[in-house]
Amino acid sequence: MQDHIFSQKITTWYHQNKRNLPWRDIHNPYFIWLSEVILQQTRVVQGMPYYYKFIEAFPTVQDLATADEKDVLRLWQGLGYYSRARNLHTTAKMVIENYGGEFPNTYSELLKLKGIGTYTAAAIASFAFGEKVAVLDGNVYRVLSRVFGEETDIASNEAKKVFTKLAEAVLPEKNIDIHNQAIMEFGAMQCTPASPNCMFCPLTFECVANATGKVGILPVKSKKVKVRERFFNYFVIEQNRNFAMHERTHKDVWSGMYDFYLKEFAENIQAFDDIIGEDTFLHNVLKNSVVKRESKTYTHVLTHQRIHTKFWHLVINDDFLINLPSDLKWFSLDEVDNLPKSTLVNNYLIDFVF
DNA sequence: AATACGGGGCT
DNA sequence: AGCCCAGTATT
Repeated sequence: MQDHIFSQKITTWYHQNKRNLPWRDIHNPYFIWLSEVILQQTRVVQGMPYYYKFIEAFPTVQDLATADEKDVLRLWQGLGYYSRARNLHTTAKMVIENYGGEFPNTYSELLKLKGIGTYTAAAIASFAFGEKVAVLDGNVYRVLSRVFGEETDIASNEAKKVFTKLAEAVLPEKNIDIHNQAIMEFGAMQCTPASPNCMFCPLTFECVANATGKVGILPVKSKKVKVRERFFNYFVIEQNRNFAMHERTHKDVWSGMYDFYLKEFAENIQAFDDIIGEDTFLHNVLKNSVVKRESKTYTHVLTHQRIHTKFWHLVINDDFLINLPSDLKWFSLDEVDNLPKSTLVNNYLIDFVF
């Protein structure tokens, strides 16, 4: 197949089948950047409400740059991969401070910004500025591997070179933005991972995978993540309707988000005494409080971890003066609501507190 | 070159 | 239960 035929057919399909998405057919690099970061490893339906929340809360890159990181994280709450939100904030400040508030307008310059990798740089450069650069995301990998019968393992390092070359080869001379949008939309809607619509496909006769019966095995992707089991015991410490919360700062999941006093174990410890152990703070709390609730076990599933969590809700007697460890602070219910929290912590709050 | 990083939805 | 999603940063 001639390369321009591919682009032509994909583009025609796109004009007939594309979804109407709010970040399409615009050229504001700030909005495009926002949408692309939100959509990294995230489905359109999941990201859509966040896109609207963000452009309303932060209509310009200046608004985002001057916001508190906590508020940015709070708005991102529930979307996952929170480093995206922290990097978003960092980059907004960089755009203001180092680029005079104007978004960089080339692929290579965009690549220097935090949270902008090869895909996102290509997306912004082509969508906002019409630069001739090919996007390469999960959709593009899938479409190209099937159409051209490319069997290189897309999880391998070599794949990035191989597929970039393919993606560049099919790039047309003009309307790069449309072409890039088209190939991704084609992957998302037509050439889907499971049960693609090969019966009604504009590339039926050109597609190598279709001809060789390999649609089901392409793209080839190795590598399965090994999942770590973790066991959390959260102590929800309450007094006079204030809650003791802790900001996660270490190199672990949910960095920058808030949670409760935590005792973690590598295995499932059942006995309450073993959970408490020698913790003098907890002993002090327990002597002067009532255990309001022992929750069910929440099993929170992440890509690399399964976190089995029990919440122990302790209410300290009103008049008891307690000294909190330095990493714990009191927050009213309203303040707790406004803190960025993991979905795990938020689920408990929704179930029993809010 | 490998691994960590979320959460949700589909099969 | 396994796979994937408009990937990036870090080791």
